[in-house]
Amino acid sequence: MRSRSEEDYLKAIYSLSIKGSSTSTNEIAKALTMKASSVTDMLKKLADKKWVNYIKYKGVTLTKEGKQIALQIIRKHRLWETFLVTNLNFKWDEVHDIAEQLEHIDSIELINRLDKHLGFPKFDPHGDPIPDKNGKIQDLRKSQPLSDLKKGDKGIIIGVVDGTSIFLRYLDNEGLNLGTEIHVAEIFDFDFSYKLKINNKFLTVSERVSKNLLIQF
Amino acid sequence: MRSRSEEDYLKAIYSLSIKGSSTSTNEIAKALTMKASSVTDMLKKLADKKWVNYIKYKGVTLTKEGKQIALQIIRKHRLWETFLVTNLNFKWDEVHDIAEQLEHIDSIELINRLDKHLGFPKFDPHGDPIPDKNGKIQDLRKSQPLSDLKKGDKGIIIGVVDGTSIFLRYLDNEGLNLGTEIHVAEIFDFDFSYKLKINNKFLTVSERVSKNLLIQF
DNA sequence: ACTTTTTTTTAGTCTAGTCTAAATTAGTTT
DNA sequence: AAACTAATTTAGACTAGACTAAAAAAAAGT
Ligand SMILES: [Mn+2]
Ligand SMILES: [Mn+2]
Ligand SMILES: [Mn+2]
Ligand SMILES: [Mn+2]
Repeated sequence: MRSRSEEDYLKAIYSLSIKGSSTSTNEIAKALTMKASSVTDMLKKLADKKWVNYIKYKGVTLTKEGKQIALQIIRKHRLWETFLVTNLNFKWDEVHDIAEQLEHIDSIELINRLDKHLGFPKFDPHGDPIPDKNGKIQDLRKSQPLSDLKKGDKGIIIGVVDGTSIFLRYLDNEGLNLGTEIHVAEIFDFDFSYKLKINNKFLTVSERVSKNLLIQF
Repeated sequence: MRSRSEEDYLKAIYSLSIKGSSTSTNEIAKALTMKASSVTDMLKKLADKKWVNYIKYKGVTLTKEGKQIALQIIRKHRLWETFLVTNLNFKWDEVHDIAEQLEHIDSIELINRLDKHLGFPKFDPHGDPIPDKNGKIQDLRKSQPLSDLKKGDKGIIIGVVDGTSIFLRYLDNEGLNLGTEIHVAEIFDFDFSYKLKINNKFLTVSERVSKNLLIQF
């Protein structure tokens, strides 16, 4: 059996490994708001269970099995988020903490039935792809941050980089939802803010925002 | 915050206290399949938190607050069971273990929305009443075990005493579902088995079964 | 190449929650 | 009332998962 702690570590290592294969003790500690010494302890335990490849001072990677577990936890997290938003009418900024708990419920049957109940969704409320029961993520969509677009470019919002509720509420407030089509009307050299045209209305967003909005291309 | 363990203890004490106000260390140990010494330790902790009244060697009762917590856990357990059966098509004998985990998810908003989503059900799949958000159980139905009925009595099955999956599957198999109307055609003195008439068909059940089937009156 | 800084690990401590074995208290029987 | 038995508590130990402080290794700066 796996503890909640172990699962959270594996998930963190997976997420951190997406850019750059190996992950450092400090990065994991930061991601989980723990001390580096606690992480070292856990890495040894995870290595004993063959879920990570760990070499002292050299960082850590997931084994095939560890990666598979991480993907199952992420699958559960995203399916539960989808359930909360589509069936229980939560807003997309309210679901993360609850899913953080629900993702540890231990029942494969439960999650497969939930998946079916939801109609086998491919993306969660934040636009993140949901792994299937075999851990496959087949997100064929390509995206780039808004900050990579040039004046005159068009695109559709399909995701966010920063998933904090404060950012998500800002987006709600400004009408920047997933699926919204945007058109880059102007980029101000001065502060790299973006003037967008959305349904014939204009909206200016900061550089910070432009880096956290993912646009399909 | 409350741990999963603490919640399971409070729930067990509540259930055991239904018949006879005070509960013994040994009873709790048996209910949770733990050792009596572990129970003693936990009772001290629960007493420190003012959730139980505990006097050495004298048994334990829930405080008002402890009872309220227990009722909230039971509410969550029964609502989740209802969700699993009515929305995810689980059978009534498959849901207990999953609900045993889900009942510890910490979010009042979640459970209230789930309640609403399910249409504020009053009973769970096993016929047990679901406490409302204030912990009130208003089960006006009166029931008695089938074993209390006499020859010629009629009634409707509204619950079970024993909720183990083996018993529940037996009931499924014999068509003894909640809501089924039964008629006591015969009681055999020999072994106290009951011959029932159900939709003009006859079915004989053992004394053991008769003690675990609750009939409305 | 040596020094300083940063990262990582080790050593030792703490708490929650469990256990076994021994001691104590309560209840029952003679 | 004493003796036995059953229930309960205490004492001591263990594990998981966290922490702090100190030591060691790696990386960066001169
Ligand atoms: Mn989590
Ligand atoms: Mn998400
Ligand atoms: Mn439980
Ligand atoms: Mn039930």
